[in-house]
Amino acid sequence: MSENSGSTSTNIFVAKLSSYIDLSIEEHQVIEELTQNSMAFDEGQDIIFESEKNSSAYLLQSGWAIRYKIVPDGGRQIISYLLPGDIFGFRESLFELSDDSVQALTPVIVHCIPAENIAEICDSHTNLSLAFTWARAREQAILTEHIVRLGRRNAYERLGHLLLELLHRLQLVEKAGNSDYFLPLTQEVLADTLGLSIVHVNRTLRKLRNDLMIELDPKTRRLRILDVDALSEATGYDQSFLDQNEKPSRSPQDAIGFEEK
Amino acid sequence: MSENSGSTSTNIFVAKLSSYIDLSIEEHQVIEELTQNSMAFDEGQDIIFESEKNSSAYLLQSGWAIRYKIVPDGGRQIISYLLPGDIFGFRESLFELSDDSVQALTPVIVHCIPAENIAEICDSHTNLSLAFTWARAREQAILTEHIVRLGRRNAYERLGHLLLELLHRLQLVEKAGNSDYFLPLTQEVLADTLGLSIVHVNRTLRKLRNDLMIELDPKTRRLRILDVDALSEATGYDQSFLDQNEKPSRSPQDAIGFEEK
DNA sequence: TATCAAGGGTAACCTATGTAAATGCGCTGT
DNA sequence: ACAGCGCATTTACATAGGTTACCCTTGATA
Repeated sequence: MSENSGSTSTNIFVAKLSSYIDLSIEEHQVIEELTQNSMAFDEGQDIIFESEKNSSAYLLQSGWAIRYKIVPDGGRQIISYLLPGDIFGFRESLFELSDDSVQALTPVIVHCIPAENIAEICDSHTNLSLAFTWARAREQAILTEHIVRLGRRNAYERLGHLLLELLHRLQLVEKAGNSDYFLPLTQEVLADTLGLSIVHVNRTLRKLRNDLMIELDPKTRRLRILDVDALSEATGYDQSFLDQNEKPSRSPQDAIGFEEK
Repeated sequence: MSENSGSTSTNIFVAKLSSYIDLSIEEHQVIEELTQNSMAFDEGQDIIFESEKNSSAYLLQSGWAIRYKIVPDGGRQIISYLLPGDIFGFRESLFELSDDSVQALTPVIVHCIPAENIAEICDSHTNLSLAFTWARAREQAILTEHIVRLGRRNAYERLGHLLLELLHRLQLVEKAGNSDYFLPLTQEVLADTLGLSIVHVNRTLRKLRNDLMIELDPKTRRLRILDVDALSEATGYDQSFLDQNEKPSRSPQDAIGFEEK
């Protein structure tokens, strides 16, 4: 872990938020300031270990990370993926609830917003508060989908469904092409995500390849989904749970989104 | 669904919150007011159907409900249980994310807090805002545990683990004895929660009975866990994810819970 | 009293997925 | 060039859990 100064002019968070909220110039600046200090982690390093009673928020600038939990028998369950542009960690919970950890899957750069600053930022900038709210709601939607995936789908559907979700999420931050992206996951990671064994992930991946659903180059780790519609159909994938349609106006009432049906 | 006037003097929400937050007298009163209007639902009725773009919050006064999702092939996955004292629905998401539904499992009484009132209440009453924050964090911890349960445990462990979680959550609101409670769930509901078939739930339940882990009277629907420690051990249950230890002071800084290690 | 539906229980059989073990390939370090 | 490691791949075999089908009890309704 080292200190850097991040100075990208086209900020990924500004870009992401702007797609659904009209940010004021001042809010732009706040975000730019927040992302000045960055921390780098190497592949395999823990960013947060068992929650550490740390309720700071983190902005993931680049790289992939996972939130995971270890079970008594030593197994690992991956709870969720953190991709560029994601906010995480802001438990805001004063209590020690879940004790999960966050680990870098690739080299990663994050910006930390100390817990004591969060309340202040939210109070003074409606739209940034909205951003947190939205991030939480989105995270919950993703967790919900993961539960459905684990509870009600077979291996083939689980894998295809996950690959589609990742494609879709990466596209939202311009990290994926029309149907392909860089997938830095070993089969072991996939297994720990989907509640399967490594061997069965391998089998299922082969089947997806044989069915001409995907192409995966083990060298470059580039994944291509050959027929998004067919795979969506086959795995029951419905991308609407990630959609974020309308740009709401900036007035608080409308922001709650109650009036208009 | 009918309108009633709820007028319990010992309010379940006051009781629940008081156990970990020092409420002001004024806050007591706000809660009492919020819980004046109540709505009743019968077993099987939908309380929220596919999110309905409704971001109101609901307080569950009495009864059991489930949050669930239907998959394309007609199957149902139950995402979470809502028990007396729980807050739900406050998506606060202006976007249509997850489209899950909430349904009453028993006759249920809820109090509704319209979306347009939530912001106002949170602004003027720090501790009530805290209550929402806490409810969200808790819900996420429960979802996380559910993911681990589905991904990394076998049928026996899943069932035992769930029964322990319910015991624990009910105890927190005085709805369970030391080791027994009223369990209004059919085997079908259990199956849809745990990603199992009905038949296998039946088999597994029998096994738990044979192992003298539980007693379940199908007439009264009373469940007794005969040896909580043994069952916890056998199913990898660790109740800490639900614990809510210290009463934080009421000042905002402390509320974030950052300073004290 | 007869009927019906919902839920629990059980048995026979089938299959998706797990486990164990061995092979190969492509890195990295020496 | 070689050893060694991480990861993907494949085969053979074992088993947890799914499917189908049927019966029983109970309680509601006619």
